[in-house]
Amino acid sequence: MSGKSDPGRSLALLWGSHTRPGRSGLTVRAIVDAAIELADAEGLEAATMRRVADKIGSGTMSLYTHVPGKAELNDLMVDTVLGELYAGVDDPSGHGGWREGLRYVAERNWDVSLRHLWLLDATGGRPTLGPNAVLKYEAELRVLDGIGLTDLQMDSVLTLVLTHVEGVARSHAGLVRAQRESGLDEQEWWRATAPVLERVMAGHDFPVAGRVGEASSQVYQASADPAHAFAFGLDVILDGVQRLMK
Amino acid sequence: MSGKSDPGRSLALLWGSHTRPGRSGLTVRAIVDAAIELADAEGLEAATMRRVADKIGSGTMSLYTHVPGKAELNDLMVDTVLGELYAGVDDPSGHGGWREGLRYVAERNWDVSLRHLWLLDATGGRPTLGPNAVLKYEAELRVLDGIGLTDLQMDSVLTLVLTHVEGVARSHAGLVRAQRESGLDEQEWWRATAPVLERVMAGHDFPVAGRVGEASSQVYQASADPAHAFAFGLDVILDGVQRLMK
DNA sequence: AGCCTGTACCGTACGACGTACGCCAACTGA
DNA sequence: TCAGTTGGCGTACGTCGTACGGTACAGGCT
Repeated sequence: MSGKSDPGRSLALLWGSHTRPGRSGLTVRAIVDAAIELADAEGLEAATMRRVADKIGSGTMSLYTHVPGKAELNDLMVDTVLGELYAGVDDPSGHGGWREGLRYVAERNWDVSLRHLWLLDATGGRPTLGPNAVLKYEAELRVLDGIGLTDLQMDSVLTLVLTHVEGVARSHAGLVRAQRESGLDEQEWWRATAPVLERVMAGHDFPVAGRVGEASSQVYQASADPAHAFAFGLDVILDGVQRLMK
Repeated sequence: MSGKSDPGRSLALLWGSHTRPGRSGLTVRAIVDAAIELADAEGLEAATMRRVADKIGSGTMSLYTHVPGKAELNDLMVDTVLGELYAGVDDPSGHGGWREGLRYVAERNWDVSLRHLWLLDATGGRPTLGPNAVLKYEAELRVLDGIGLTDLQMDSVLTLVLTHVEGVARSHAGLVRAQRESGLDEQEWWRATAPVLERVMAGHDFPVAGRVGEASSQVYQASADPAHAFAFGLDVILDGVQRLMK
């Protein structure tokens, strides 16, 4: 979701000062903060140019004086929120060995994704490469530096862990959104769905799916449990990474 | 992205006949196929109600006779495309042991995601539970049945593998979309970005990120290589799963 | 002090989107 | 034959991002 066509323009905005006010006191920082607040409260689709402008008391089109367009505003929102991740560039690598470090990285990314459910909707496409994104990359790589992996392996392992976290976090965000939009929580939805599904599946035979689905939905009380998937997958992945090491 | 509020209605549509024509020959099947063609060619956002209707030569609002709304059309598109995955319910489990079977499952899911880059944009939220989705679940679980895992572990392992594939496929789809929208391919984009990034990062010091990023982008000729991430991650995950088995 | 020019601000308008509503015409059953 | 039902669809509403052009303020010049 990087800027539509001018990487230079986007990068300059990302790395520039966001606090220099215009005639009416309007700053990039204020615009981005307002957009983040809206997205936190009502989802990314609530952070429209009109609503952001209303929130800070300016005309809609005034935003375009400070930000080239919606795509660049999204990039700014993302980079801003990535700043919440770590206390410093040595934060993750100061938590023990690579295993504890990777776990810490995964948990911090998971936390931020839960706090800002819109985050993963705003990424995808080319990476954002703002200051906080670059710092994140450096901080996370330091966990894997000097433990006997090649540079390529370091990048691959980190990507694997982050991909896992992103996947389960997206799944979690999807369920929360579905609940908000339908007004039905997970249990209510399943109670409404299960009997219809049973009726419609009559005649077909899905023995393993029936048994396993039953067991899972009994335990999770839901159609899926992202928190469990996060923990289970992370353990398996860390075990697999161990084998690369020796 | 399940139907907005009536699970029963959505399920009935998903499992019903899609070939019963109305007065003008319009069928659900034709609507869904047209939408899929548009999304394949130009992305999910091109599959609007107006354009789908134009494509099949009907009025826009006629679609609503056969489909309750956009969300349900998306569900139908997803379930239809999931039908491409396997030749039959015993296809994946007929490919050797659990390891080969899981690999086959991952590769088929990866293939379908590449063929329909919009697929992952159309999922998320509660699962779709159409006939092909249920058949997929059964077929994939059979790979893991009877090898000493609990029902919960079977579900967790499958979810882990599918989450990984989904993550890397989404990353790939994002890059393709970015290329289409910006008109710049990966190399051109990096050539335009790198010097600006270097200038803007002057003064900061990111030694590990610099070294690893350099190495990776040299090898991949891009900011990321989803195909490599797919293969690398799958190997690590399968190794990790092995340890559950012992 | 007066003016000039660049630019911050923003009102209006355009072409997209999903879809509610209501009309018409073609079928169906009596 | 006629009434009732239902498929098809034209129009219109409220949303979106943003192009365009006008207004008015700030800072640098004489």
